[in-house]
Amino acid sequence: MEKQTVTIYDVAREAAVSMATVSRVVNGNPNVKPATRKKVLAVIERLDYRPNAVARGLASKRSTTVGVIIPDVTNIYFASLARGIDDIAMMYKYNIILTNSDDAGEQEVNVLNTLMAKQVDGVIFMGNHIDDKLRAEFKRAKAPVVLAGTVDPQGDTPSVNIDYAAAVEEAVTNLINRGHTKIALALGSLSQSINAEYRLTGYKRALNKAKLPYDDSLVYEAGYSYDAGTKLQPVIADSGATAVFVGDDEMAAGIINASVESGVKVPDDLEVITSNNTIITQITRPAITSITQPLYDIGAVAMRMLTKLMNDKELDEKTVTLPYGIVRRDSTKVED
Amino acid sequence: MEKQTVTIYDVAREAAVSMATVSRVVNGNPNVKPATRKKVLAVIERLDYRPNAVARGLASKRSTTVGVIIPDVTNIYFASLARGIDDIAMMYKYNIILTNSDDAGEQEVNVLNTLMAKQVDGVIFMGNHIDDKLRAEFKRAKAPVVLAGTVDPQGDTPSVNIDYAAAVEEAVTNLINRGHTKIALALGSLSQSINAEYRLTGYKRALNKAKLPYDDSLVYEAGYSYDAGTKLQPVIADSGATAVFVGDDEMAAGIINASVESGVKVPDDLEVITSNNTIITQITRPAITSITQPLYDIGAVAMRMLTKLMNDKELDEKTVTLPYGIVRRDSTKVED
DNA sequence: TATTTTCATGAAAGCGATTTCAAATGCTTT
DNA sequence: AAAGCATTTGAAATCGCTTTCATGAAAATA
Repeated sequence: MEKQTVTIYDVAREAAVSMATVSRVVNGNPNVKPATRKKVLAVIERLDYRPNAVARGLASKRSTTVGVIIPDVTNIYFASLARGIDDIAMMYKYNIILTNSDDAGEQEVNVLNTLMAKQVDGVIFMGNHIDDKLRAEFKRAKAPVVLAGTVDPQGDTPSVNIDYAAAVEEAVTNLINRGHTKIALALGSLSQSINAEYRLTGYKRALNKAKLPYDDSLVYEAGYSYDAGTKLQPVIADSGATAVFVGDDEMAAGIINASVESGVKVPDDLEVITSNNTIITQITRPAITSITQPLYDIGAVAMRMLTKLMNDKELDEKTVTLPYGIVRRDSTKVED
Repeated sequence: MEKQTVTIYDVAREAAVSMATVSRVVNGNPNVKPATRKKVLAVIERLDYRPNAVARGLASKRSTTVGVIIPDVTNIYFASLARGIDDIAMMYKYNIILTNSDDAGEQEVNVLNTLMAKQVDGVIFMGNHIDDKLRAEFKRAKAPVVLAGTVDPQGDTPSVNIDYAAAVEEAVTNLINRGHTKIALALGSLSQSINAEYRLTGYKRALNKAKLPYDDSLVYEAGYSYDAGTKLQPVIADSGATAVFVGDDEMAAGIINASVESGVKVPDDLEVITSNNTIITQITRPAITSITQPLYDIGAVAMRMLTKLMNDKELDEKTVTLPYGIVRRDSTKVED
């Protein structure tokens, strides 16, 4: 019971024109006499003809499809970027092939290769770390790649981000200005350059500016999860830190809840600032002060850049840095 | 600077065999002499040949791509399903074209059509409501469609779900057993059949069984958001309800926080049960008792069904119902 | 009216694979 | 050594569209 499929040839025959002409009307080519166009359109309507995008892709060498590599769709941070990407892609008539990489290097390379095999016109890559292997693949790929919410310190790959270092620096400086001298930094893996080379840098810069000593033992490398947060909290409490900057909202929620439950008052005994301003920051009590990032826009801008590259246009700037903000909630004291 | 692309023809020439033979080794066809295979493989390696999936798709009429229609990737509920879908898809060597529909009927139809144009081998549909228009499109599509976490009361479309009605019935019955007689029901739009035809039904069944009267004014149709929850809370408080079943976790969080802040004690003055067991249910204080659903599995099973359909196999059952559970947290009192 | 230009159209050559069918090769078996 | 069978291979058609190039028709210019 294979469903009959109508091809451009059928339309051409019924409309008594050539396939070329049908192709022209389908693609909005202006070199078609209005009367002819109308006739063809009528046949298309009548036969319910839908162009086969695969055949078109083969013939034109453009698939109007872009690959999106994401660590994990269930991660709200990356999902938000993905939403921005998809909206803009749709606006430009591109479709998205979405694949989860779990942040695993090997998987990222595999996925990139299957995407290239599918002849995607471009790729948006999101991930926490970019190594040489990956860079080499990007270079080898015959479609442009743009990084979204993903830093590559060594980057010649176009990318869209906020200035993570500056954001952390500002947040930590705020803390310092309120008199804190022992400020903890709770991150995910330091093997990820966003942590090792940006957040940590911002943290150090803030300390430096204030002439505060950098203390290694106040930097925690835990997982990014609620449970990691609850487990880390007593450690932070023991360290004598009176404030903490956290790299992930769920983790921050874990720290907050564990603090409250163990009698550590937030923000009186411990001020907390987190990074991603997800809904979680509004739900905890106290609600969490956070860096704000234009997540949707990061994705959207990345996709816009990619469309330019896919059309062989020049990029105004290879690395775009979007503005961040800091929204004060109840996990920090009021500024003097 | 178009990058050179090596085709099956190049490989054939270099290996001094025909394209057919190369095709055979690439596709693991056993009818190739080991020596030949080895020779071809060597050339493939040397030239770094990657088969063009688009050409293959055209010739074989299978794209090894499936379309996934999702209301919104940033919705953790659907994103979880999507993760299950993608993992299984990858296992079976399929790729996912992911598109957001915003639950808008028109957009859903559009998206389905572009997916069909891209010659996807199958489609997984997630959404909150299925109308006749959509059903007609499903029928018209020449690729199989499976619903994931999406009910169609009128369904001849294969689907994977939990028994929403039974879950709500059980949750509400628990509440009733603890002596509540005025139980509110906070849902999203009643135009969505999951609410109107399943959750509401379960709610009524529970009341019925307990010979409690059904009171229209205890059923609230609000949006599914944190803010909707905070706004709804005073209304619920005024109604005199002593317990509430909520259709969405963020909304439940809003109700909980607003209650606590207005002096309504949870669970003493108001017991709350929610639906999706997302991380949010662990983060609020009190944490929220919830129905648990195997979200990942719903997606995974749906994708498994789809692979069967795409290979013209029979389905054991057209409608699969996965088990749900209820996890007690602190927003409900302890069972006697 | 004759000559250019411009416009509209069609023929046919790809795009890079799969797949069918027939031919060639290699082994067994008499 | 001949016949028969199974195994390997290749030639060529095909998938459904885009795109180039040539051509005829129509419009503009001289």
